[in-house]
Order: sequence, then structure tokens, then C-alpha cells
Amino acid sequence: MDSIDAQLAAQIRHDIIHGAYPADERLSEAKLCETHKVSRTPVRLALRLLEREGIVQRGEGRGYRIVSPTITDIMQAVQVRGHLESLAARLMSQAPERENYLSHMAEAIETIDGLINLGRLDAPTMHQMQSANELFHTSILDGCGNDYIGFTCKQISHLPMLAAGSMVFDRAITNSPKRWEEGLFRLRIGNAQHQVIYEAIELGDPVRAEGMMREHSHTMITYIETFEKRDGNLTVSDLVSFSAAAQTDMPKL
Amino acid sequence: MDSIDAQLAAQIRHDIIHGAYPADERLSEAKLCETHKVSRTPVRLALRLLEREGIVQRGEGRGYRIVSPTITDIMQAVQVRGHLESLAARLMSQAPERENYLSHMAEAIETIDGLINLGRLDAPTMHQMQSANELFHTSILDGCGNDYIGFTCKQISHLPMLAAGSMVFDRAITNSPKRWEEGLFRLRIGNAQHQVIYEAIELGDPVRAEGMMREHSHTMITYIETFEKRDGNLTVSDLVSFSAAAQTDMPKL
DNA sequence: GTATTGACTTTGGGATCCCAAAGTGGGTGA
DNA sequence: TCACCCACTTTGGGATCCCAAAGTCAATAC
Repeated sequence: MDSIDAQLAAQIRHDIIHGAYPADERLSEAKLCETHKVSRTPVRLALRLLEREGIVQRGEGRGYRIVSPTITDIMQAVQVRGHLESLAARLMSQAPERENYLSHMAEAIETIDGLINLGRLDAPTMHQMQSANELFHTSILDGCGNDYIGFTCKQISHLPMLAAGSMVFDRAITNSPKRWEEGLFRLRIGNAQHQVIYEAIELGDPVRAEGMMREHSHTMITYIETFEKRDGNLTVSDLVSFSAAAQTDMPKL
Repeated sequence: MDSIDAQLAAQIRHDIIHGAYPADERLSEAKLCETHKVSRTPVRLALRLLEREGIVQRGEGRGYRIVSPTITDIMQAVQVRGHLESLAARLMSQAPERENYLSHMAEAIETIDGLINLGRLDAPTMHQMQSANELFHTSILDGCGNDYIGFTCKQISHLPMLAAGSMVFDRAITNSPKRWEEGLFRLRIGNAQHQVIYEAIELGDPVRAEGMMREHSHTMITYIETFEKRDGNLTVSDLVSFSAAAQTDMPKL
């Protein structure tokens, strides 16, 4: 059970990301105390946390200023995380201790493959797939030998789409058989990339491991751009609903 | 003027990095209140901050546990920052707005070159050099078009050697003319790398920009390894004294 | 009519108080 | 003598209080 301030931070973060506050809203500690029925102490701790996450800004006179993340912010952060993961893949391909993580990666690939072949893309399936994807990606962060990569990724994992192993699902996947096929095809592509990364790491090929991971990360950016083009002005809130990791992002109050 | 909690965090961080606490020391809020003559509120804020920086750990029963960063931690973090900077260099080489930052970079290279040619390597000179180096590196982070790279770098900049534009100087540089020459040569190499990075970015060559920046970052790791081999068991505290950026890390209480 | 100044209000930082949970030690019973 | 249980202490989370600084508004003087 998290303490009140962590829950509060999650709640406020959720509200901000989902656009509950107008742009450039100035929120005060007192207001938050009232609306969330808590004292000022946890509110201050939560605000400090959010300040460090870059979601609110302090200073500039009194009050905290909200800095809602934009789609651009998210894509930039995804690029950063992807680049860090490509470093992890490279390092892991030359790390002796990678043996201990290879089986997890293989298991994750297997699981995802099985789920794709089921042909169902309902919520529980997507959730299982996301779990397997998370296992794959965290295995690389854990097994690369540089603990700081995982640590740094965690530092920016509060944004939507940036939790470990987040996947993008097309919300419009059930609209037509064509979309459905496209969705399945994208998942197959993604898992084929996983397979290549796995092989490169297993065989100790740093160039291939880094390159393929770079491409794999780039794929997510491409998808987001596709959705943005297709759906017009995509909001960050829309993007969250695309991500299977969204559930874990929800504060359970 | 920073608030008390920020000063306090800097002070405690400084103490931890310089080994003022025994390994696995369990520090309590009350003790810190007493030793630093402040109330518990700023202490709690400071500890939360340090917790997020990974320097102390919470939970696991009562009390906070100190996690002193090791030389390995620092080198891993340097690797992460270097990799992020190589992304920045690549992106900047293709960013239209890079024009606005090129002059700063050229100026920094010029300044460093002039300082090297002076042949003096005293504290003020090294400080000037560090400033110019910082200008060079922050220009890339600012001009690459992805604000999140700079943001992420800032998140890990509390460790020694990880502030923007930190340089490694050989403490033993005055021991012999040979060391002196070596030190100057290393600085020349570093600035030559700056020059290549600058050209690659100006000419819009992403591969060369990224590759050279990668090498440039790797150079610092190599130096640290050299010092470690030569001086036996190097402590983090030693490493701090190597860095010209150490001054800015000192809390001014 | 406008600008400046002074009083009042708002707001965040720091200190103190209270409480619940976890750790600790001693006493008692088997 | 050893184990278990209960009381006490320690410690961190949350609430409340106080204060100083900044913002605001109005009144007065030019």
C-alpha cells in the first residue's frame, strides 16, 4: 500500500494528463487539500514529486503552474527511452551474465506469438501481451549489466506510453477487418523484431542488437505518428487509452 | 536562494558521496534534524528528493538506508549520459534550428583552444575551460530539438562527473613534465573531437555526429579507468576532486 | 486621471504536535 | 532455560499552527 502522497501524486498526474485542468492553470496547495480531503503535508510532497517529473513548475511567484505534456513531449520521451534501450541491447549482447535472462526473453516471445495466433485482441489478451512485452524489455534492462539504464528509464516512466514494456494498440482495430489484419500484422512485425534482438544478443552481436532495438523503438513512434495523421489532433488522453499499460497507470483510490 | 530543503539535500548528498556515513548506515529523520538544526519538514522533503535520486532507500522497515554510489555506478551513469548526448548530436545534425546554437559551439571550441595554448592548468583556467565545455555540451542538448534529452540528463546530474559539461582533470598533472604533456594532449584530443562534432552537425552528417560524440563520451570513461588502474582503489570522493565541476556541487551553506 | 504607497489577503515554507505501526526488551510461564 | 507475549520506545506519516514574503486592491496625492 502506497502512502497518501504517492496516491495523491498519481491522482493529480492522472488528472493533468487527462486534461482535467485548463492550460496554464495555477493550482494552490490549499485547493488541492480541499478537493482531495487531505492535509497540506502530503500535498506538498506530491507536488514536489510532480515538480521533479516536470508536470508542474514551481517558482515564478506564488503557486504551481501546470505543464501538461503534449504529444510531442511523449514522442520525444519515447525516443529517449528507445535510445537507452538500444544501448542496453548492445551492452547485453556482450555481457557474460546475459545467460540468466535469455530464457525469460524467449518465454516472452513465445507468449506473444501464442497470443497473436489466438487471433483475439480483447482487453485481457492485450493485457497478457503487454505483460509479456514488459518481461522482454525489462529483461534487457536488467541483464545489460548497466543498472543505470533501467534506473534512468524508471525516472521518466511516469508519462503515458513510457512505462516499461508499454505497447501501442490501435483503438480502431475493431472498426473493420482490414484494420484488424493491420493490427495483427503490426504485432507480428514487433515480435519478429523481438526475435532478431534475442538472437543478436544470444549470439553476441552488438551492432545487430543495437540496430534492431533502435528500429523496434522507432516503430512505436511511427505508429503514434500514423494515428496522429489519421485521427487529426490526437490528445495525450487518447494516447493513454491506446496503451495497454494504461490500467497500471490508474490510481486505485 | 534555494529553500532549506534543497540546501539540506545538497549537504546530505555531499556527505554521502564523500563517505561521511559508514556503509549501510541507517539514518533517521530525528538525527538529521538534530545535526542540521532544522525541523522535520525540510528533512523529509530532502530525504524524498535523495530517495528519488537513488542515494537513499526507504521502506524495508523503519529508517532510510544509505546507498553510496560506487565508481562503477558513476561510470555506468557517464555511459548513459554519453549515449544520450550522442542521440542529441545526431538529432541536432538534422534539426533546422541548429543554426542558432552553432556560434556558441564554435565559441566554446575557440575558448578551450585558447586556454590550452596558454599552457597553464591552474584552478581558474580549468574552471574557465569547464565553463566553455559546459557551453558546448548544453548547446547540443538545447539545440537538438528533443527537450527530453536535456531533461533526462538533468535527472541524473546530481552524481559527481555528471553535471552538464563535467571534465576529468588528472590530479597528478603537476607531478612530472610527462604527466603535464599527457594532460595537455588529452585536452587537445578532446577539443579536436569537439571540432569534428561541430563540423558534422554543421554539415548535417548524423552518422558522423553521433559516432564522434559516442567516442567523445567514451574518452571520459577511458580516463577514469586509467586513473583507477594507476591509483589503485579510486574512491568516489577522489573522482569528485578530479572534476572541475566539483565546485558547483559544493553546497554553499 | 494616474501613479504610488500602504494595508490587507493569499500562499507557501518551516515547526510542532499527534498518532499509528514497527521494533525492542523484559517478564512470566512452560 | 527457552520461548512467547505484553508493554514501552522509536520512528515515520499526517495534521495543524505560525510566519514571512508576495500579491492585490484601494485610497490618497500629484
